Amino acid sequence: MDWKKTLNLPKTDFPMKANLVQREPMFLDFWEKEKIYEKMLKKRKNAPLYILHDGPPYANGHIHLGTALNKILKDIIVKSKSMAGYRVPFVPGWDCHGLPIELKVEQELNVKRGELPPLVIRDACRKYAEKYINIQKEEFKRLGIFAKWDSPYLTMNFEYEAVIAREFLRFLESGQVYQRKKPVFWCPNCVTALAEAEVEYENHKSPSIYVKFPLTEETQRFLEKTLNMTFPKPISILIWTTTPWTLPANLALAFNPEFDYFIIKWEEEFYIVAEGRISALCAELDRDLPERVAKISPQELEGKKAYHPFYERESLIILADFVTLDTGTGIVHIAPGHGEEDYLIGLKYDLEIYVPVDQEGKFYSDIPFIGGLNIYKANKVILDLLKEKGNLLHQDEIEHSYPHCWRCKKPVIFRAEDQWFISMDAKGLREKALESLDKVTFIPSWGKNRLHSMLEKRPDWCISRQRVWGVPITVFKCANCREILKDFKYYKKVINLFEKEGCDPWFVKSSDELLPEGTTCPKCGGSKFEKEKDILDVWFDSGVSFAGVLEKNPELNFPADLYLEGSDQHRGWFHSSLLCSVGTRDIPPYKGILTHGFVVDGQGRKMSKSLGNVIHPQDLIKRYGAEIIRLWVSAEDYRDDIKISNEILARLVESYRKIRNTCRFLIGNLYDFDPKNDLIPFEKLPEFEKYILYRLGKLIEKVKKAYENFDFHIVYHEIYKFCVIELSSLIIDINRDYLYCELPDSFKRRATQTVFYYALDSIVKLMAPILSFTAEDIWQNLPYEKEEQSVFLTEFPSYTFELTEEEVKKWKTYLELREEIIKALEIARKDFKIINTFLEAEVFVKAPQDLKSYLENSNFWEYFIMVAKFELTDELKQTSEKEVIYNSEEIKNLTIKVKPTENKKCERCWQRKPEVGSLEIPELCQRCYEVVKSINYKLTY
RNA sequence: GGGCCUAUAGCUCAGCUUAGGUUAGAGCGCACGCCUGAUAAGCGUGAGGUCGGAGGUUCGAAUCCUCCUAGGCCCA
Repeated sequence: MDWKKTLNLPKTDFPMKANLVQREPMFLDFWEKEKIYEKMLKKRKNAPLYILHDGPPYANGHIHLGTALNKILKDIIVKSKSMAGYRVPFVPGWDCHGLPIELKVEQELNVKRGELPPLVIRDACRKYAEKYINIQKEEFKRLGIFAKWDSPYLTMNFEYEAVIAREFLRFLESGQVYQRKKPVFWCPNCVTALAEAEVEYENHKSPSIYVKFPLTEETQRFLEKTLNMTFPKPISILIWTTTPWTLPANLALAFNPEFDYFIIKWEEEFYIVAEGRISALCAELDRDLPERVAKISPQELEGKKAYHPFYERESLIILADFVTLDTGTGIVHIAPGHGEEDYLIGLKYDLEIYVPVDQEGKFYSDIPFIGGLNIYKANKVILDLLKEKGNLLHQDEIEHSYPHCWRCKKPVIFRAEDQWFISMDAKGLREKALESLDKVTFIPSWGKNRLHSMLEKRPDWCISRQRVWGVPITVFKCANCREILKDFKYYKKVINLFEKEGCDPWFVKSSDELLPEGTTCPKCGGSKFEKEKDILDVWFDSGVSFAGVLEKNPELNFPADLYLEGSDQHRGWFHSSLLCSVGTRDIPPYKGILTHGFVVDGQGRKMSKSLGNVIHPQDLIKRYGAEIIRLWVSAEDYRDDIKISNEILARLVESYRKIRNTCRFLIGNLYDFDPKNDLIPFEKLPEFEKYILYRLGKLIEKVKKAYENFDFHIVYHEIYKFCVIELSSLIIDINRDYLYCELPDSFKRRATQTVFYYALDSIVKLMAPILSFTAEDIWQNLPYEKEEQSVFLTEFPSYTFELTEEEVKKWKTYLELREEIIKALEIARKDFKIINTFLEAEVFVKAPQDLKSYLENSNFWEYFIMVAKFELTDELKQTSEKEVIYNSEEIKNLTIKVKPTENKKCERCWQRKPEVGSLEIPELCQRCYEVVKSINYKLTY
């Protein structure tokens, strides 16, 4: 007789092997065709809103693991918030304007800046962005991301472009925008500003000179007084420079407040230099060590003055942290119009942003000695002047890395040009922004500190870009009196036009056409106006997304509940969005900020082509499926850097299989279970089943809380552990006998199935935000009637299965005892080889008084550890070689004896029972005999 | 060079801030064994850590303080 046929073995079509790579697209189709995300929203149309606002990725190139990670985290939030009962409309976005695309397009068209009319470039840029938006959209969808893919927001949409301009005008109107010179890379040959990306570093020969700035008489007297010394000659501050032509623009000399400075004496001349540079200077100038005449502190010199080396004016002594001891003299010549650091420190000391050099690199004609000369010719004249004045200490040449124009390959210069700024302080923007941070929840909490310190220190926001692929800075200036038109009434026409046609017209129409008819200057009455040529920084584009998306879309809401981006966005989008919102609305655009780290390799190093450690999501999808990427995202703690390696992936694949297989077992054993009829109420369940459900209740609680706190790695770990311990190793292993051998409709089997039902129902829902494909796969394979068409239309389980405190404690003890007994069994099996399976063993336990009550129920323990016989006894003696006695190490005075049973094996259930051999069917035990008879009975009638 | 962050078994994470206290936990992987009625599955046992390093505070520190090292993000 083949007793196997009489068993209730699992039945399911749910495959063990997921075949994710092939099958994932099936679920994507299902979600799309059945409009599952739309149904999710519709179903919760009266639910509270939860707004996760998408930070727009740049519409350039394919997605990488970082962007995948970001969108998957967002997706987990969209799905988990939704399943927690919120309405979560998620509108994805793309950042479309900006230099990288414009450069790429110029490259593709093989043209340089300005060679084609703006509209031609803009049109090509728009097409380029469109192309990558479509590519990225498909790549995001492939990851199983739910979003309103058919109505994303694009910063190049006409309406959005109008919003950008409108928001800029709010700043302009409220007096927070101004124009000022600021140094930018400038190519005198191409007569244009360059962005950093347009600059190439090449070796270049420059003069290397040491220049004397004699102290003013007043400063010298001051020093003599403080030092209580007199000097026979003027003392000079010594500086080093490789750009003599910037000396005419010199306005200051910067000391580092941390360094020590000395007056030194060389050949009867006195110089001030940093102590840390003295020996290096000697080597470089080929001089003997000087006499150190006196030590001076830079703080005392701050605000004092020296004479310009060849002009009749003074240069201010200031302090700056950026002065180093790497090169030079420890004192830096400052020309605020010709250097970034010079400019910033110049602002601090209120120096003029002085630029004596014109757009073609020539000194303006009114500059003494060198007017009209280009800077390189001027270099020579300046050297002569310095020599003539006796202020050139040393002259040499140096070859160093120097920025060159990518277009003409000639050296570029730093030169201040008029730029537009948003003022941090004119209307208290900085102050308001800082204060508003208190209203924002930061995850992790240090994000607040980080944003705070950035806002505190940042200079005014330079929003000008000298480019065409972007939204113009919509400003009209009176051609007569230079007055800027600030009132919005002058721009209404422009905004209306932008809404209909985008901002192309700005580049081709005249100001007459763009302004309302008959506009006159409110100051001088003039009627001619100039329009601004610069475009806006793209950070402004995305920074106003709250206005372009949250406020415009009636389905959404301002402010958002959450912005979620990488930690680099503290300086990026979090920052610009805050300024844009606080500057115009007085409140932050978000209630919460969540940041994640960066994807790094197994050793924690960043991914780079040169290290050869780059992993592409596309490859992972081909190899493992998107599901494994999703699992990876959830398993790692994103607050830190997120590591990925082959080993990590291998572990994930294994744990994926474990989760999948556990669910498969549950499905397979519920094939004849109808929750409507067969479910047994919690109170009526046997205590073990109750205990597992109690643990399930705890799991549900923990997982829901973890989702709420955005602790997704806890979700993963908890679900996984539950599958491994409570399910696979406990109830599945222990109750398998009930499932297979008892009558299909028996209480014991239904009780087990009840636990399985609750477990499966809960796990499939709890895992859905992360393992979306698999959850849907399981959902579609549920052997009983589904409550919804898709798992995503359900809510998280809210079962509570309570045990009393004593019961919980009892189960803790049971499990500890079980572990000890199993240890003894393992020794009997592995070391003494007296048994092969625990079913063959008889167990005798001697226990300390306080544990006895837990061990009295022999039937329970025979079942719970699956042995042939269990007995609690006061006397344990070894009576044969085939017995093993084990003294527990963990539990004092617990002794366990294991010996092989002499009972025969029931051929149906494989248990060793004393009655086997003595019944009507000698191969069976009592239980199986009855079951088989009962089945026969049913078969007969 | 500056700001912020991270560092616990081969891997992923607990524990650390919200009171510093017995032999630092989990799961996986690995090794060994069992099963063959979840089978390209399942079960059991075991070996793995000077808690990045060095100081300090304390009777006592993975946990508090300082410095250093490595790595990450953002600046310069």
